[in-house]
Parts: sequence; structure tokens; C-alpha cells
Amino acid sequence: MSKDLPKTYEPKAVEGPLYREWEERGLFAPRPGGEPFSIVLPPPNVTGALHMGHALDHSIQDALVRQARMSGRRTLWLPGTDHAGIATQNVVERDLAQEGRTRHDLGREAFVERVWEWKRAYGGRITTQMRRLGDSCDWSRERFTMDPGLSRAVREAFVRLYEEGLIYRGNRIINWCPRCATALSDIETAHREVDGELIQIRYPLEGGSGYVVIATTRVETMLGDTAVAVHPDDERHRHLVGRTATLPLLGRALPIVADEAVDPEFGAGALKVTPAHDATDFEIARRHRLDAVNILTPEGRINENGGEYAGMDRYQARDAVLEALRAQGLVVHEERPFTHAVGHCSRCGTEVEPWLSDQWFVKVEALAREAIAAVRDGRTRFVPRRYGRNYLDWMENLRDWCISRQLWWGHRIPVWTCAAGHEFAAREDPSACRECGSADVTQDPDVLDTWFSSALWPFSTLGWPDDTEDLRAWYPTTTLVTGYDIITFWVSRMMMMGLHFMGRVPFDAVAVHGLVRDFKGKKMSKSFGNAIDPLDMADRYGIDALRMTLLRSSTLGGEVSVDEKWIEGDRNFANKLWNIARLVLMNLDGPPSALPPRERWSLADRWILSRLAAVTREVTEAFGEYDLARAASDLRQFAWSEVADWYLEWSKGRLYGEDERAKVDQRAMLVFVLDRLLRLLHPLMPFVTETLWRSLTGGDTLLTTAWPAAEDHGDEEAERDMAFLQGAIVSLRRFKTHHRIEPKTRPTATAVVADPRLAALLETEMERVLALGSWGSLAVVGQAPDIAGEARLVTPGAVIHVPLAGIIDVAAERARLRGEIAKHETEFARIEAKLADAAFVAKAPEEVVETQRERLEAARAALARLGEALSELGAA
RNA sequence: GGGCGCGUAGCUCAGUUGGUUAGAGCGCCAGCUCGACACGCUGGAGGUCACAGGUUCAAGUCCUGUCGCGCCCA
Repeated sequence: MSKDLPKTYEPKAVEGPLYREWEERGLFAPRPGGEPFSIVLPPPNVTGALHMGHALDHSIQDALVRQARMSGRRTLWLPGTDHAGIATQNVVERDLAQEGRTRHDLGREAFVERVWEWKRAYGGRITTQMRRLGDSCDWSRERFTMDPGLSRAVREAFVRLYEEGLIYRGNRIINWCPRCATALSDIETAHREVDGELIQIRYPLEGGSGYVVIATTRVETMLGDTAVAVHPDDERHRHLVGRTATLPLLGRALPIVADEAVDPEFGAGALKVTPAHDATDFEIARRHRLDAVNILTPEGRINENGGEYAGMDRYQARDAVLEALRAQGLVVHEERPFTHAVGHCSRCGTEVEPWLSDQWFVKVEALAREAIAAVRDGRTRFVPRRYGRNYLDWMENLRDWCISRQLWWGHRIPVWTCAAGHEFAAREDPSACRECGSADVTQDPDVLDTWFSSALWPFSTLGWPDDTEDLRAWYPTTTLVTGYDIITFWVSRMMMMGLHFMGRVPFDAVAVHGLVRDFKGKKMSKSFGNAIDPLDMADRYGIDALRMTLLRSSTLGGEVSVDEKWIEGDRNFANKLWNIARLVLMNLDGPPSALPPRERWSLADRWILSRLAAVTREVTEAFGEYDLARAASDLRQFAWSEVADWYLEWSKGRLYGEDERAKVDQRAMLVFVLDRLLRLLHPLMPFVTETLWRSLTGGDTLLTTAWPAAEDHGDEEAERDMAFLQGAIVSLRRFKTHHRIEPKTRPTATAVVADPRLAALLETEMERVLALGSWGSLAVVGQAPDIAGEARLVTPGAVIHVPLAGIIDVAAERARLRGEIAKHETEFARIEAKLADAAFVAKAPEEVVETQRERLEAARAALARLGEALSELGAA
């Protein structure tokens, strides 16, 4: 027990060493016994640096995990990182570019080795940062999506799905990023409004005069047109169906077809059909058996099918084609700017091209059906509920998932083809074809979408496909904590894969939080330049302050706005705790004794224990509902406004008094209250609480100390009695401020307390009342002495008569009283009107009516006393 | 266009199943070294709960509509 704490809390001095100690002692590992509680960390991208979003997500998880651990549950928080195919490959390619090289110069094998080197050198950055945050995860179980074990899980999952016919290869329109030169899934494509152009072009009709006008935002794609389509009900174009148009510039013959998919309202109502570069057009082409002409190279240049435009990049070609069309007088109309939504690569921001290519897909229909049912019937519960609806909307409209990526970094697709064309998937790299034994087998060059491996995360990390002890112990996990933006990317896929391979949902609950925003409510991101660095905040205010702010702001599912002012305020709160403990420690004399017997509890003791029990119940409940904002706010409020502002001040009476036994009792009581408070706060503010708790109790570690049970200390009488005394004290303080009485002046007054019990109470607690009200003396009487020219303070249960004695401005006192009277009159009138309403009295529940009657009486009494007080002062 | 959500004090936000005088933090005003803390203490000001209807004895809370804002999907 160190008694000489510095005056202010210095987070930096304790955080690093304390975390190292926790980790080295293995305190984060699950302890045997108890109901299991498990969380798998949403694996951050290895290339990433910790941002506020992580800090929020991790603070929530860490709080849940620490609380579960203290509650005696067998608690596992499993950490790890994600190999992030595109992002990681991009990082290494950028490094190579600095050397003037590309991955192709190195070749696949050397490039992949180079990425591993990068991963080994820099991939640990984010886990180091997690340690700074205080994340109490079990590092002995840390995983990486490309670990041998997880890679084996990916293979196993792929092969099973392949053999079940749930993975297939298809020639389909996918989102193609020309920058990354890979396919993207629908959700990796972010649609953003851009200012483009809408061009209307005349396509001449074959065999005679006339033309059809089409509209497009991507003129260059006309090079790949193979038809023109119109809506079947479109009167204007009906006569054209069945005829043929000629594609300008290339002269290709374009049949004119009728199709429901055409929007007759758009442009002039006719659609150019480019099956290889538009999903809708592809469908139209399929229905009408039209050819598809691919005009783009993987890099987004025009290919050999583009005639003289071959070799140009897509934007150059856009200008060149438009210029040529203008020159031929075929441009009818140009609208600029024309705002429309364009897909962008979520990794590099490049405009995505819909592109027809061979890709691997997961057939999601049957998988989704199960995943939908599991949420519908409550096997997995979303908190808050509305996100369950979001999930269902998404799942119900799910399209097959494109899982192949044209990258080198990732899990290579385990499908081989032999010279004879036999195709098969294999768990182990084969040396010969399964069907014909040919040794000439080649593996598919593509890798899998990173989310494919992430989808297996809740069980691959626990040892699947082996039937391990961990898997049996921890699957399904208790809860998944994540932002709502990741529900579609990840949660949905874990649900599908978990149900399919494990036969059970991957988590009982999904606790969804919002995204971090700045104090203006704007999403925090590097590109907006409004990002606050969590580690910078932690340096300046301490980890606990940062965590507390994030948690207090994370109201269920809502957006989380972070203002540095809040963090500063929570730094102040940490310091407040520090000083609460400091006061107690300074008065401690040897190890604290046990809680004294009930009959020796003072009123303030009974009151604070009653409040502590209520807060304990409240906070425990809030944790159970994932409402950490409520837990955090309640505790902050309790610690500051009740423990510090009232209980500590009340304790000073006994602490500095003469009664030795009372002194000992008081110390024990303070240690008890503080011990409980620190335990309750530990999941939210682990560092300051552990530090103080050790000083205070001499205990080993708070991290594994039991979560407090709400004890049977509820005491309504004590709460009412305290309220009476607090009311009196506040009246005294207010009176002094109001009349600008020097703070040092200690006035004298008489308290008229009709209720003998309250009178006795006031007598008993007089020393504290005077000290806290900074008052000189207060005579307690049962009846009002008839003294003219005095001020009267009306407070529930008492009227305090203050002799004016020239220290008080009578006019000011009159004004004060009139203000009070006005307030009570308004209230009186409102309640009176309510009670005069026969319908209210007849229909409202009896206790509601009764409460109103009591309030009316209270107001009537207060008014009478205030009126008296005013008349005692004489007419103005 | 479809869906979800939001609009409460100057600012950022809480407000369970409708039921006392609508709360917090920050900011603001006034005062204060009181034996833990100025990262503090005390007192105070500040709200027709977006608007308009409706249900109800009673609406910030439920319903409908309007306006404004955000997000997701197409």
C-alpha cells in the first residue's frame, strides 16, 4: 500500500508496465470453470494502423470480456489479423514500384515471398497498438488468416463446397478494378455519384433512312455493342423491333430487340446493348441470344476488338469516340455534367468496370436460406434489433458471391485441370489427375476473396476442421462486436459458413455499434482530414480516458461522435478517481478492517451502500444488454456526484473526529465502497482502477477479482433522510450565494422542523450540515418563533429562519421569495387543473392520482410558508 | 425509386413498457486555495422535445402527414 500518490494521475507511468505484467502473467488466458464466454476479434487488416473505429470496437469487446472474466465465466477473447489480399498486395507493389519493378518482374513465387517478408516485418504493428489500448485478449491463441491451420480450413471448406456443387465457375459480368487488375465482389464496389456526361447518339437503320437514338454515359462502350433494345410497350419504337441498326465507326450490324428491362423514360427510350460490359445488357443478351464482344483489356484499355481505338485507355477512348461521332454528325445531344452513380474499388478508389469474365462463385441460395432462418428464429440475435432487419433485407436479395481474385497474395484456389481437361478440387496439392492419372496438372491461378477465409474465422481459429478441445469449448461464440458497415461483408458470410460447416450459428448475439464521427457528426476518416488518432489521444489523456469517452458515446447502435473535449473530461474523471482514492489512502492506517456490523453504519453509510447496490444492479444489467454507454455514464455519475461530492465529504466528519472506533469504521466503509466502485469501473478503465485498487486493498490483481454482486443494502429510509439533509444544505448554500454573503461568513439561523424524527436527524448530523452548508449554527425547534424581519428558507421538511441582522438586503430577499412563489404557483395551478379533471381522477391509476394529490399538498404547504416569509419582511 | 434511422438546452447526445418539476457532458455567467483534486469546489442561467393533425384521463414517448438531415440498397 503506497500512501503517497502524486497529486494527479499520470497514465503514462502505469499503462505500459501494467499491461506487460498482465500479459506476462498470462492473465488474459481463459481460466477453467464457469460458463464459457467467447469473442473472436474482427481481425484487423495486417496493413492497417489502429484508428478510432478499432479503438471503439476493441473498447467494447475488452469491456465485455473483462466483465465476463470478473463474473467468473471461462472467458476467451481470440485476437488475430487478416491477410487483406488487395490491400497488402498493393502495399508491396508500391514498394516495388519505388525500385522501378513490378510483381511480374519478380514472378509469382518471389513476389509472394516478398509479401511474407513485409508481413513479418510490419504486420505486427496493429497488434502492438492493441496492447497499448489494453486489449485483454489471449495472445497465445493469436491467428492470421494465412496461417497453416487456417489455410487448411480454407482448403477444406472450398473442397467441400466444390464437391457439394456450391462452388462453380461461371462466365459472368463482375466488377473489375483495372488498377488492381482483379474481380471484386458487389460489396467491395462502392457506388458514388459522379459528374459525368450523358450523350445521345444516332444509330442509322440498315437499308434506308431513319435512325434510332440511344443514350449513354460511357460512349466508348459502344465499341462493344451487339444490339439495340427498346421496351415492348413503347409505341414510339415498336416499328423498329426486328429491324437492324448499324453501329457507327465499326459498322457492326445490330439487331433491334424488345425487352422489359429497358427504361423507356431514360434518354430517348432506346438502349444500346453491350453484353460484355453491363450486367443488365448481359441479361438482355442472354434472353435474345446475342453475342458479347469484350472490348477491354484487364488494365482497362481498348483491346483488339476496338478497331482503331485499340490500345487507348478507357478515358482516352471515351473522348476519341465522342470526337469521331461528332465529326460524323451522329451526336444528337450532350448533357454535362450528368450526375450518375459509378462503382468504385473500395480499396483503391478507381472506377470499376463491369466486365465479362470467368470467375468462381459461391451459390448462396441454400446457404442464405439457413442464415436467414437462424436470425428469424432467434438463434442469433442482433442488438439493437433493427440491424437484424438490415441483415435480413440484405440476405433475402443476395446474389451469388464472386470469390476469385486475380491476385497473387492469398489462398490460391485449390482446383486443378489436367491436359485432358479434367477439373477437380483437392485438399492436398496433387501430382496427377484424379481421373486420368496424367501428371500434367495445373492449378487455377486465382486466389480467394479474403472474406472467404474471414467467413470461417469463428471456427477456423479454434482448430477446425479438426475436432479440437477449443472448438468444442468455444463454438458458438457468445457475441460478435462489430460496426454496422460490416454486417453485409462479414457477418452474413460467417453466418452462412458457420451454419454450413458447424451446423450451428457462429455467435449467439451480434452487438452492433455505429461508426465514429467527429463532434460535428461527420464520419471520421483520413480523407476528410477530421480523423483523430486514438494513440495520440491516449498519449495526451491516457487510455482510460479515451476508452471511457468511446464507451460513453456508444449508445446502442447509434453513431459515436468523439470530441476531444470529452476525452479531456474523462481524463479529469480518471483524475477524480485518483483523488478519491488518494483521500482514502491518506487516512488509512494499516490494512483496512472488515465492513463494520450494520448497527454501526451511519446514515451516510446506509445511504451510499443503498445507492451502491442500486448502481451495481443497474450496471450489471447494462452489461448484459450490451449497453455500455449506460454502464459508463451511470458509474461516472455515481462516482463523481454521489461518492465524491457527498459521501466523501460526509465521511470527513468521522474521519477527522475524535471517536476512534468511528474513525476505524469509516475507513473500512470507504475502502469497501471504493473497492466495489473500482471493480465496477475496471472493465471500462482498466489501468487507473487496477493501480488504485492495488494501493487500496493490497490485492494481487483486480483483473481476476470477482465482479460485485448487488448486495441487499437497499435502504429507502436512508435515501429519503439523505435527501432531506441535502435539501437543507443546498438551501443554505444557495441563500449565501444569492445574497452575496462572503463565503467565510458563517451565519446563524433557526430550523423549524415539525417532524420530530427529522428534527432529531438534523441534530445528529448537524456538524456535517453546517460544514457542508458553510453555516455557523442552526438551532432546531419544533415550532416557529415569531420573529419579524427575518428571511425564511423553505425546503421540504424544514423552514429555516435567518435573522436579517443587517447582513441581508431585504429587497433582494423579497425578490428571491417572489421568484420561489412564482415557481410553486405555476406548479400548483398545473396540478390543481389536473385533479379538477374528473376524467383524470376516474381513469388514471390510483397511485398516479395519489402522487398528484401529495404534490399538490406539498406545493400548497410551500406556498403558505413562502407567503408567510414574505409578509414577515413587511410590505415593499 | 425502395429501405432504415435521425430531428430534445449554444454544441454533442441520454431519455425503458405513455404517468412527478425532461437529464448528462462540454460551453456560458457569478463566486471560491474549504486539511483528495483548479484535470477542482459552490451556486446559476438556458428547452412551446422540428412542424401539423390524431389516439388517450395523460404524449418527448404511440399513429398519420409535412419539412429538414444522414446512411444503406437499386
